[in-house]
Amino acid sequence: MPELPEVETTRRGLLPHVVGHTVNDVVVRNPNLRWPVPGDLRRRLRGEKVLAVRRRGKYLLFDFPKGHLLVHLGMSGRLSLVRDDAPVERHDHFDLQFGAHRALRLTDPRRFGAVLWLPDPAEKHTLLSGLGVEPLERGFTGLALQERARGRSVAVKQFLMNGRIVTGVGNIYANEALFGAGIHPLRSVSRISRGRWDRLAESVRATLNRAIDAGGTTLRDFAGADGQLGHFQLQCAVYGREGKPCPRCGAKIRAIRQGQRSTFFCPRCQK
DNA sequence: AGAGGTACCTGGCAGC
DNA sequence: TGCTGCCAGGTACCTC
Repeated sequence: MPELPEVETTRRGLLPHVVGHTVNDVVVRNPNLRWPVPGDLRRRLRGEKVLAVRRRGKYLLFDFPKGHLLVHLGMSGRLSLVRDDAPVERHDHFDLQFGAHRALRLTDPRRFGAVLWLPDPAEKHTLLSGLGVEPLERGFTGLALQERARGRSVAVKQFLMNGRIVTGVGNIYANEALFGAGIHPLRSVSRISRGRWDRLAESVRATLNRAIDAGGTTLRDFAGADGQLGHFQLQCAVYGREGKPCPRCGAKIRAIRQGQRSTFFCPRCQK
């Protein structure tokens, strides 16, 4: 159930176990993910060394000398480090095997995830070329958001969740960041002042960083006995808390639907 | 070009 | 207990 902080936590946890290591073998048990897993991955990757693991939005990129392995966790995906002879469960679709009996395993019950091969340069690939600004990088400012909002009228929550505008902000963090900024999720982006754009950018950044910091505590377990990366619990102020008291003012949190997704907000704090 | 809806897939849970 | 329907943290792609 990965949003950006979980993808980033996964990336950091993987780094020491994967970067600089050579792929011994590739196992595709079920190629039917969001798109078919390419059939030539084994040929491409055997004997190749992982140079780096990067993140773009929620996409993970494993850099190899001759190209890039793109991994997306979709809605239900998880990467874990396991022994290469670990028992295989129903939804273990893909393994990248390294030496010392280690394997990086993709588990994804809903199969909305993806494993693709991207030739150089990865950034030109259609999945990456249209992505919006990275919320944890310098270019992510109130001004940048305001400029991207020009000529639009969508509700600010849907704007935040649009990957071509901002990449990596999913439903939970859109809800939480808007609460942090005191902005109503239904507010049109054409009706947000400069100061509030600044506050929103800062709130998105703070919310994501807090979740990443919380995730750091689970990193220790990353290569643990079962190799599973635990889901860290973000302390949600509004998400999933319909009818419960707002942590700031005590008013009842409300839930609505926006574009087929659940939206939660405090009707008193968010205007 | 922007906005909105649909599709992909499995599992968990509430309600009957 | 077993069925049905709904919901779930993503996002590309389609139409209007």
